[in-house]
Amino acid sequence: MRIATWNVNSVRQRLDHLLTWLKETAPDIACLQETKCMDDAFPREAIEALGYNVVTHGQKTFNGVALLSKYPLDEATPRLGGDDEDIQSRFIEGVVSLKSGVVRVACLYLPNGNPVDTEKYPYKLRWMDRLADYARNRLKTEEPLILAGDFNVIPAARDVHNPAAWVNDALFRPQTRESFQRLLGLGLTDAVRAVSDAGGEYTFWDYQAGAWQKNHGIRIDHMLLSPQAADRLVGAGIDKQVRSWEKPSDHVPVWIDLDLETA
DNA sequence: ATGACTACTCCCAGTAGA
Repeated sequence: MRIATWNVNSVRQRLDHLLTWLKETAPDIACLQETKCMDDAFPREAIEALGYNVVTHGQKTFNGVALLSKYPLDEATPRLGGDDEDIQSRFIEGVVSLKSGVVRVACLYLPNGNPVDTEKYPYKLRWMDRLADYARNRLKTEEPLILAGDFNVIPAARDVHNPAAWVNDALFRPQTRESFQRLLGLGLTDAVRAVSDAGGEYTFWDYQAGAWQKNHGIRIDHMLLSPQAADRLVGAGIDKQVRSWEKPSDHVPVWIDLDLETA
């Protein structure tokens, strides 16, 4: 089965691209971020018409996440635990049942954290700690678990074209990378890194200054797998071509193929 | 280069993204 993640940068602005991509690549489960609309404004009918169940956790103007699944969702739970005061729509978890057992998918939009001298950076670090708490608890179940989304973390120097220019940025500063490594240290596998050691495997190119044309990208969209999911990993990739479409999102989809019995 | 784009919003100049 194929599971994918994509920060669409407005689902309504990107609906044509989303439908084209769903038809071309046919993911069984897709995680979307930055949908940027309330739940009742989400274009669910057009997506349901392609055979998907749709659950959303939206917000006006900013953030917003959604899960699309060809299989019924046994559970669909919005919000990351650990802070009842946090009202930003950045997380939704879904569970599907297959012949081989359950698969749990967490769709997340981790805070950007810039500028780092404002409250935004500590909020990002706290959010990462909450995500680690979530992962630690879920890993105890020893089930296939996938954390998929826009992590707003550049894991290593090979994941950015000019690392020196990013060292003080919230996406790449040492504290951010260390927190991401602690997440991996819980026993999660970075799917793209499990299939390739190559540098330049980018998932985001800024709209400005010809970043796409110059290939000045960064790798910040990730799929992290529990051991039970990693054992079934047969492929992973980045749908880079989507960035060359007309009026694209600044992010492109990332996907994995898992060898799981579905029927 | 206090830039550059894109999308959003009590509709249009300010905010946010990364």
